[in-house]
Amino acid sequence: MARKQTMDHTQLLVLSLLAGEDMYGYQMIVELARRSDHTFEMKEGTLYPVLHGLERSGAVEAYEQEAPTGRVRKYYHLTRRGAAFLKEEARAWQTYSGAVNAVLRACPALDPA
Amino acid sequence: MARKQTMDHTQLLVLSLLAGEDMYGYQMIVELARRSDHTFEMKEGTLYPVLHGLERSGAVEAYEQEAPTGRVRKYYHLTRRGAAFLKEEARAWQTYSGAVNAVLRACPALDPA
DNA sequence: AAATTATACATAGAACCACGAGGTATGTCA
DNA sequence: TGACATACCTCGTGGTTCTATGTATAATTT
Repeated sequence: MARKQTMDHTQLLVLSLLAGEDMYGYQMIVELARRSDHTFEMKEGTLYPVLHGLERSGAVEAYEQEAPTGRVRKYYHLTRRGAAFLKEEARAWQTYSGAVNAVLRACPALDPA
Repeated sequence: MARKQTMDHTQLLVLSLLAGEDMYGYQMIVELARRSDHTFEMKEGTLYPVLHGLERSGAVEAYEQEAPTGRVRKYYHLTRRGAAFLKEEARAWQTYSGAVNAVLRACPALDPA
């Protein structure tokens, strides 16, 4: 009966992070954890394939930039195409979560929760 | 870029349907579609394996009952154990959807949506 | 100075989950 | 009698995320 918190809607979250500013992978993981109050602890094994996929589909563009520390980081930038995709995904999330909530509201056992 | 509406959180939805009354499989599909304004059109290939899993884990119990038409239907009943599981899942959904919304709120590009 | 931790990127394999496609069968209506 | 809605079920596939692992550098601790 153990509950495993799967991410899902990963693309939506990743794109929404990049809507504010360009970020590099590691930063996105830390930021996502912070903004979600540590509900989401995305793994590298999840993030990087997603980023590469978004890059292939033209939603993001990557460029390298040296950090003050001397390390080279790979930043990702949201393209116009990616911004449009983000809006789509956000709308889909509204629909999806709204539908779940509607079903739950029809369930008497959960009101006093 | 096509958006595929995956169900996910299927167990939660199935359990919440059974919290109100006993139902049989086909009925659950119809009810879920109705309550979600047709956002969720669960497939038999999704529902029946889930129901069998819930039965194995003791969250639901099945019994057969003849319909007025003469057909025998398989009804599912939520057990006490299943009700507890439902509460857990509902809380997990609150946490999850709350976290997604928190991340989206931090995203400037989506406010005028 | 050495060891550990945090930073930073990446991939391959395993596991899970929902779906599509298909199968079986009965009741109803034209 | 043919079509359609009802009603149940399973198998194989594909997509998605995780675990595990690998590489490498900077910062911190011992």
